[in-house]
Amino acid sequence: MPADAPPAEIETARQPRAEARRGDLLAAATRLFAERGYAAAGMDEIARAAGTSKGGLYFHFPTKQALLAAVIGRAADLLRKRVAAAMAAAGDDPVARSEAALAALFRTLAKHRPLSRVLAAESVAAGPKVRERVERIEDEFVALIAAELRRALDLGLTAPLDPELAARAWFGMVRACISAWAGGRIAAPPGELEAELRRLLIRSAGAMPPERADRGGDRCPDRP
Amino acid sequence: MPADAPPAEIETARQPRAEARRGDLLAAATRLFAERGYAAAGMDEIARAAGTSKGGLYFHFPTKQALLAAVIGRAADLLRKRVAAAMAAAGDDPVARSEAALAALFRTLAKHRPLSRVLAAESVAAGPKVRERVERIEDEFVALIAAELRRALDLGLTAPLDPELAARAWFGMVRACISAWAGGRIAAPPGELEAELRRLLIRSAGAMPPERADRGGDRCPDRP
DNA sequence: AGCGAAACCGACTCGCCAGTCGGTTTCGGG
DNA sequence: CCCGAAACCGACTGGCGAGTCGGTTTCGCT
Repeated sequence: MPADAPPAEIETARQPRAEARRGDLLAAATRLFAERGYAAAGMDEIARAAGTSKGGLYFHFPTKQALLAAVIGRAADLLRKRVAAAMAAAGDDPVARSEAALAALFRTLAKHRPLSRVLAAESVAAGPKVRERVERIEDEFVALIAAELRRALDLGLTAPLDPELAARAWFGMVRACISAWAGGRIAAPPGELEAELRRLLIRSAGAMPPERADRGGDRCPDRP
Repeated sequence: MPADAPPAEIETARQPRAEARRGDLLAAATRLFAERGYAAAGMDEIARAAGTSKGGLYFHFPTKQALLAAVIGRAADLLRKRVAAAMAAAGDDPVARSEAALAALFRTLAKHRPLSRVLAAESVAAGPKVRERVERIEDEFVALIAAELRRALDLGLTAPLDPELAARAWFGMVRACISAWAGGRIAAPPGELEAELRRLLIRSAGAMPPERADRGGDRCPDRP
């Protein structure tokens, strides 16, 4: 599914210091967009926070939207990488792969609160162009999971369900919990949160984690 | 839980025409905030869309934020009403009540796409004040559901779970599906969507819908 | 060394839009 | 019918912040 996704990031040849600045700028932008919101964060402020000036900022990014787009693109790359790795490490079982993908998503977002805030919310404030881009990214991951769910369904590992919808719903669960947690509205430590969330996900699919597939006792076979 | 919520809306005595205008303004604002985004929608534009003028608009709402706050407040009132009615109609069973609450949420949001867009996204663009307000509203509904889930848990009607977290996750599922649907990214008609979502919700709690509690066949008892 | 390009600086411009204000219309009550 | 307040109008302003631009510094290369 991430086949037609843009080739990560077009990295033109740049001097190393420029590359570093670019990174600082992206980091500062991420933080400030998350803290103040897209509209309220000024270009001057961002430049200052990155230890440079407005001119320097505009050397790297032609417009404010482009800056946000770059922030988002970078985030997407990070998520893609982590999720792909987690899925690869999870082996062949589609349920395990879905679980791993969601867990990777969860962990990555949890480790980068500001980033998840930008993805979840600020992206919308920057006009339809950026919103669509974020939606595309979300769709990409949903499709990734939906594919695994479909396989699981065909193998009879889950209750009958609509893979697309279930994937979307799962994504929504993760997102909601992350953002509530990032906003300090959930007390539990991320570890417990993840475990509990995992249980909810698995149960909602009517599947059981493959590691315990042989154990009786909390079986939940909707299909024989 | 909605005990300490502000008394719905302070309705000062107003002439009827003014009341109507106010309604038109809120409707126009809701639509434009949803279409263009909070930042991009101009006060002049909103006034025009409501068939009045900037001055007229400012007679009713002192600032742009206040306008958005009113939109949100109205939405919250609507949701509260619908959810309360649905829960009351669902009887005593806590699982049925949770289900009903979520379904009412779903249906109400589905019937008012622009509104759900404003709640989901635009609210963040208007500064921390409004964001917190929306978070409060969300928390209110989450708490409502969490309370039912807790009762259900105590009655042994669900698998062991953290009611707070599960309620939050459920809310996230509904929200994600609604917004994907509102954005045209899910094809299924709302009816099917709702039914499928309902199955996911119920299964995730390890409960079964009370109506079918006696039927075998799609049993999913995580507890004996 | 020294040249040219990449990287960076920050004062300035300029359009936009929330909010203001003096004036006008509408309407209920006397 | 008349008065006063509520409701409404729309030209104007004030500030803010994205984007520009002429100039300066840094650095790779020969």
